[in-house]
Amino acid sequence: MENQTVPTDMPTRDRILASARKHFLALGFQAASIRKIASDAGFTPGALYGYFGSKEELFYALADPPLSRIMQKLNDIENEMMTLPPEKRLFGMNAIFYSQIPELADLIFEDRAIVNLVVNGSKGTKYENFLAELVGRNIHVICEAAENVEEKNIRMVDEETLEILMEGYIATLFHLIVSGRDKQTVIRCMGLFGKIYETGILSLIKKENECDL
Amino acid sequence: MENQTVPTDMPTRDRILASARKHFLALGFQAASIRKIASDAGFTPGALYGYFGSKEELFYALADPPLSRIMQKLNDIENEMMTLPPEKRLFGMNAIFYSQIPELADLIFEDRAIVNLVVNGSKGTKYENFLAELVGRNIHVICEAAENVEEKNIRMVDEETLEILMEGYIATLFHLIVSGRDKQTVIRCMGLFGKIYETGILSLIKKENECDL
Amino acid sequence: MENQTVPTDMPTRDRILASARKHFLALGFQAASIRKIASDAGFTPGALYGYFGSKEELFYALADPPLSRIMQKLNDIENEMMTLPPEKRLFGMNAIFYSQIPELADLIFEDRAIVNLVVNGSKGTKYENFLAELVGRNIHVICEAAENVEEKNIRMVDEETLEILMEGYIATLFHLIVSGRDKQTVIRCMGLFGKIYETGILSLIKKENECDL
Amino acid sequence: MENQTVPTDMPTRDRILASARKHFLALGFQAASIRKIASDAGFTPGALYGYFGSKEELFYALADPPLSRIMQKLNDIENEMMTLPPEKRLFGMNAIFYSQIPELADLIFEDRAIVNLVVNGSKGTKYENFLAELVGRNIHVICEAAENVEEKNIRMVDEETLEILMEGYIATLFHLIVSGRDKQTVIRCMGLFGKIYETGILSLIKKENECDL
DNA sequence: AATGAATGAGGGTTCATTCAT
DNA sequence: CATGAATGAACCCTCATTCAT
Repeated sequence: MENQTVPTDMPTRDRILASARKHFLALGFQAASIRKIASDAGFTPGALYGYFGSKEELFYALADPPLSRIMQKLNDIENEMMTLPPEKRLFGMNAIFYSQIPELADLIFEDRAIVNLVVNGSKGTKYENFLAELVGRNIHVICEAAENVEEKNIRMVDEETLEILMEGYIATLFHLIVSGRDKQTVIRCMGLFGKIYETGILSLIKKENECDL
Repeated sequence: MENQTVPTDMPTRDRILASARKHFLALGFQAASIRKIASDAGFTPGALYGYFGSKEELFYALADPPLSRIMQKLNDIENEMMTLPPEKRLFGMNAIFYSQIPELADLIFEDRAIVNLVVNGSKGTKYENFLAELVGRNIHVICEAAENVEEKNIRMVDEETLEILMEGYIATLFHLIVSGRDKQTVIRCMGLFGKIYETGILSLIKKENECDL
Repeated sequence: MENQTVPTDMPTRDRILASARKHFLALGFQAASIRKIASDAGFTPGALYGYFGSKEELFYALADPPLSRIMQKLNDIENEMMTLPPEKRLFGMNAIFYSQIPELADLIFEDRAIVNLVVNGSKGTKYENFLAELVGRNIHVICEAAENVEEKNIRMVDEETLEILMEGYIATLFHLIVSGRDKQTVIRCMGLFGKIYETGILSLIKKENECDL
Repeated sequence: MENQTVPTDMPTRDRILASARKHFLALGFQAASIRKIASDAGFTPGALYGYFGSKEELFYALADPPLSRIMQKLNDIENEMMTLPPEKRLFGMNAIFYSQIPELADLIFEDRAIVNLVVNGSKGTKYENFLAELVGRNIHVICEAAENVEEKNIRMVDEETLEILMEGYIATLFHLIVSGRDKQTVIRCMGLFGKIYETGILSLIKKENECDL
């Protein structure tokens, strides 16, 4: 991590952010050094505190904007799901999600590296449990939907299993997103994983009705 | 992390290990402090170096034994797969893996927390790419098997997709293992994920034969 | 070595250097303590690293300037010797060296203590073999000159003896320089030792021609 | 410096000494580590303190015996010089010294490495000024002899110059002794240096009488 | 006679942060 | 706005030494 590799034809704040980005991505929040971030930006550490109150605030200045855009999109998707009548919601959610994958991917790919950072290098910040919280949110939505499903004759997989599947799905999606593959591949595979989990789950449900798993 | 919370009715080495375990699990390798590990065990930092040559050695004293047992088991499983005739290997591998899940789970559950530590908090140690290396290994085995599959009329999914699926599967398994659920649930869900991925992949193959995905 | 004995009416860098000088001179490189150097200068250890990257760098900040001036002078002297025709070089070298002794002494006396430090307390630094390297350099020059000497009828002392004499001469010179005597005395005695060795060697050569030593 | 390289078929004390010797020679007094000395001898550090009260005592257990034998020999030589009538002493001393060189060399070569250690690696011990003290002693003897010299018509070089010459001579001798050359070479060169200094000094005196230096 | 355990002090170094200028 | 100086705490680690056993 050499000195002064960040372009100098930018406002100070942006130079600091560019340098911080580089260091946080390479080392994670904890291992990155304010001193090196500053010197790499061409400033002294003190300068940094004119713009950001602390190392953590600096991190959030990088992570918050893309993260909140993504969270907003997820909220939108969730809200759209909520417009479905409750008894059709569980099986309609997927279609809505699939249809939004390209837009969601666009959003994520606007700054995929930051998503990676939040997922893998945010220990010590408010995002350190980001993935777990995301899973929690989705579980909540799905479970509500599952309670209102109309076909009472098919018994759903139990809630814990659902949670685990959801965790697996989300972990897998983020693993994929963060893996460095190109956007088209990621979009394709997000759909792929969706179908795999869907098909798998449906086969589970059928089997549950026929016999015991 | 207060001082002196580790029981004093144990040999020193064990007290240090217990304390180190606590701190490493809570903070990861890098963020944990030798000073605090020592003082929490009721000793001065110097005492620790009578038993372990370095912070890293201390980490390995915790991580190596369970990890090497697990790696040994994975080797055994792989070797058993290799006893299958090459042209039947791809579709026979799963059965072998399923049959070994309980034993593998037993092994993992002997010290699941350490597996978690290795997966999530081992930056700075030789294990920092553990998961990626595990995925790499498995990809290798599977791809070899895929090349020798006999049914030439069904076109396999392409290698990149296979890799992504494998990554997703393994990431999911470890996510599950590390999630804190009880052993029976984990064993059940390891099978579940296996079936989901298997079913999903088969449905993929069928679709590929019918039309284009 | 008490705290805070270095004058406070100097820039920080100079205070650190003054303190470091004191400690290095008194204890040598290895035994001197960064903590004590800093506190003696009236600072915390961290302050020191704002000016010098490491203990070694701090040492070099003291040792390099005088040392490189001296080495430069020695290079100049050597170059001047090289302007002599090869066959006259061996016996002409001395005169050149004598003529340069005052300037060389001036240079050395600009910071004789540092020369002492380098000669006696530089273990662990790049200067730890300074004297030996200096001897090696001179041996090289002299041996070359000896090969081209014109008077083939006088047999030179063998190379090993020459090396030993050279070592003795240089060791003696530095011993003298470092001994704390005033400049005039040192200059006088540098000449004196030169003549002693010269006379001694000449008498040797003569004896060698007359009979065996 | 590996563990346990010292032969085990010796009494403990000797094994410790052998190991200490190795470490002190390689690193000097200060940089050598009791812990490593002990472990290299096949013991724990504590064991060492059953035989030697401190690191320094251990050093002396190695250094004192050869050193005191050498000092004894030097005393003997000095005493023999004292048997000369005072007015003949100055010019008779050399002959006595030359005649004793072989025995002195034998003594030194019994443990030349220790002499090297004392000269070059004894900082922090009572021997750290060994050479300077030796010089001081000899100066004393010579100066006394110089005061009683009978030929009042030849003015000796002044006392300071004498001291410096003596220092140079002794420093040179020890430099030679410690340089690692074989005993025959050392003995030959000890004589050589003696003659060089003698011849040189005589020529000085003559010149002083003829004209000014 | 030797160990094993442990200490307390200290080693060089890096850190995020503060603040007067 | 940015610096430069400095801090105090913390980092991992090594040391010579002690002492009960």
